[in-house]
Amino acid sequence: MPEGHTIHRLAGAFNSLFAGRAVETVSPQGRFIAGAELLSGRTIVRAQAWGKHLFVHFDDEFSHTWHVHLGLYGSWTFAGDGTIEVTEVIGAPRRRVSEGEVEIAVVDESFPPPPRGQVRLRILEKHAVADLTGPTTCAVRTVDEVQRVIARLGPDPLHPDADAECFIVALQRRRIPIAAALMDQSVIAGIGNIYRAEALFRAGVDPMKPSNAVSIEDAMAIWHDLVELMTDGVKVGRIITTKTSPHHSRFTAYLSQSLAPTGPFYVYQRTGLGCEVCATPIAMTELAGRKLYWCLTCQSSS
DNA sequence: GGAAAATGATTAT
DNA sequence: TAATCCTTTTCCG
Repeated sequence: MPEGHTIHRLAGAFNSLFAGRAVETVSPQGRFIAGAELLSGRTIVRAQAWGKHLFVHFDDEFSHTWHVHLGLYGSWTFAGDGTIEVTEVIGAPRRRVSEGEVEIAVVDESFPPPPRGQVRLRILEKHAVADLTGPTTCAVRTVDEVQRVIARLGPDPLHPDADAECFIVALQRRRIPIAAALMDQSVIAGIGNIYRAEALFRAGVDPMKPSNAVSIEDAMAIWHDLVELMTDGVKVGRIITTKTSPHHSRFTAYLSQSLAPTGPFYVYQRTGLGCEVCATPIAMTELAGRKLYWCLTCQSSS
């Protein structure tokens, strides 16, 4: 269950573990046998993230780029034989990667460990394994196809050279609620249900406000806040939005005298609980099939 | 042991 | 708006 930060973290893990190495690939589950055969024995050149899409470029990458989208519940499990040096945590038993945690576990039993669950693709290298389960997209692409996928995506706050203007313009072109616009990957890539709710709260913006009615200042504030939040998300491997203070002036009085919230979120999955800022019960509604959380007081229009 | 939910997105009606 | 795909985990009886 990933948002953009998870995928960027994943790309980093792939680059440090597999870049420049030949790998064997198999589909234990049997649903990606053709793809696994196409990739097996090839060298991984590099991995790249754009929004929630992961691209692993195999040699040769003109026709062999592996495209993965985790969807709502895709996940990765990594395991190492204990001999490799990685910057990631090396810890306890091998465990499932869900909330962006990329951990290399030292396996005391055998290496490689048997695949657990419905493993669509296993990538095997001498000292490390990566197992993929439950992806919504898992396909081998040509360069052209990769370009077509990327062309449909808006700027990604995690890219150093991302075009914030592009995001602003896209917002001004729609009148759907800003909360819906933030989930549109062609407007901004990598935002999911948590980041959108939290960013809107931190900016003090009413989620139902039409996208094109949000001020440029607020839109820019949201962009820059997302750059910060997501960069931190990549670093720590999970989303925490309560560690730093919202910049919105609405919160100033509160911030000078209060304690930091204990949970990781201000509004996400906090329906009915008191707002950390004003104690108003957090509201929840369904918007385009996803749950939307917000504070009626802190995020009221006008 | 079964239902529901989950950090998603596309396709059909 | 609804149905659909993909899978695991959590909660409830």
